[in-house]
Amino acid sequence: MQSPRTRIVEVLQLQPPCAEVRVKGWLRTVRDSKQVVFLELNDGSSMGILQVVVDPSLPNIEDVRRLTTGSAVGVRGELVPSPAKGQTVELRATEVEIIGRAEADFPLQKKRHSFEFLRTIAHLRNRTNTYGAVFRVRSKLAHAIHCFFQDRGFVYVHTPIITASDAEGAGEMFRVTTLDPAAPPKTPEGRIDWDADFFARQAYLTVSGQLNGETFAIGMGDIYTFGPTFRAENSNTSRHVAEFWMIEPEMAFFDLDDNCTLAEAFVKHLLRTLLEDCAEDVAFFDERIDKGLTARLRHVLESPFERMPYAEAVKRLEASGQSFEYPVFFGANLQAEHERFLTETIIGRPVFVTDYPKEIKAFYMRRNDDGRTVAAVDLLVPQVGELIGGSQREERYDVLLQALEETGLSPQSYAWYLDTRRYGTVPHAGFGLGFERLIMYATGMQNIRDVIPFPRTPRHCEF
RNA sequence: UCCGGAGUAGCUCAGUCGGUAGAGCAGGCGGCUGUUAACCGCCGGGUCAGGGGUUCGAGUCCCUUCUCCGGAGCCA
Repeated sequence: MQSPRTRIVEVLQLQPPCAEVRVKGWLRTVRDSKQVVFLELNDGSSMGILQVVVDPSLPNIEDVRRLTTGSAVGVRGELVPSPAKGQTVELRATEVEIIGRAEADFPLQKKRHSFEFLRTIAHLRNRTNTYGAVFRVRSKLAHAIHCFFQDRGFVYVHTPIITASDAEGAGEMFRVTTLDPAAPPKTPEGRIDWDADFFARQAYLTVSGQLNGETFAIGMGDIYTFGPTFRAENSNTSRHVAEFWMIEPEMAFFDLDDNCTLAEAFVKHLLRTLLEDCAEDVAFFDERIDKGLTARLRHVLESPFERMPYAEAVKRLEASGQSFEYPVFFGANLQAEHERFLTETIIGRPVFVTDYPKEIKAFYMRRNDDGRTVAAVDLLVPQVGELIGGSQREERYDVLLQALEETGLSPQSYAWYLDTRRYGTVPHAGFGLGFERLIMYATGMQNIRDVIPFPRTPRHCEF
């Protein structure tokens, strides 16, 4: 059994003096002189660094002197008030155990590295202040998401990662197969014989758990999914990865209005948790990554979210006199520049844009009585643009079937989905939130590759 | 995928007019100091992204390939 340790985040809360404190962690730096050696220790439990003071009388002092940045050590000693500036307490070591020395070519230095470089050492970058903070925030927010839904009686549904549905137009899919790519079995006509594949049909990684989620909402009431999602798009941007996490709640007996109300409460719950439980990390982001972050998050937390139909949003954008790279008109997809101008300049706070033209939205969204729009909603927030996309779902069998056919999808493939509209269909609605986009918003980090531990992007699947 | 920018030591970068490859940090050795991005001295460290071309001579100019970054599209 290993000797016990106290996490540094807790040690820094203690009132010195405290005898027999034991910590373990990794060295950020070593400063040595004849009379005394200083170690700075971090263990990932917080941003905090514990200064360890080592007296030359320790038996292994020569080895301690030669410790390198990145080395793992355990220290036993007395926590005392620090006589010098820079820290309030320090650990006077009575024993320093060298657990794992970092070799001389340890790539992290006591200076600023580019995020670009740190991405190439994703297995080590969690030892830096920024990434440590990012992944602590990520963990807290994941927990907060579960708390929000569980507290409201939602059921957490594990929707499948492997799927046979040919998407809903949500992008390119990764194929899942056990066939030998060099010599796949062929049909008499010379095509690949998918009947011989593992699932006896073509299979893919999921692009969304929504359709499966809907079937559970129609039966279990309020549900949510929270899991990985895959897109094989050749997207090379700071906002796209091939593997990411999504949260998709789905609520029975809900309309678009109810959907917005829940989404607003959801976002505010997450921001409140962030500001309360990750105060130190948020302060770091505010100071080092994105000045004004805290104020922006507080502003959103305290503002009632606006609700506005797409038609009105288009009118307001047209009337603004602002010139855009892409023109605004009814029927056009709102571009990122439009979304941001709307929420930042015209409204000045988050806004739900609702009721989009049916041509630019997915087949499962509920047709409005006007015949030309669907009950869709996007939540736009300052600085980021779209954070949430959702809709009231089409619960009428005939209308859904027609929408499916108009989209060119085969009703046979969606027979199970259509069934829910034949057996006790109900009005229902839901939305999707990209977890990494949320973390970017919460931390001010500009690149999605820096908020997921091991990002998968085109040509990148290391680690 | 399209447009733009970039690629020089382990990292961050400089490199003039085309003329023997540089600094800081990191590493090793030594010194010094209750230090704190510690400091001082010495030392090791390079396929200048790859290939081709122009030239007496290319990190530098030209062509090309690759990679990365940013923006766009797609979207979350």
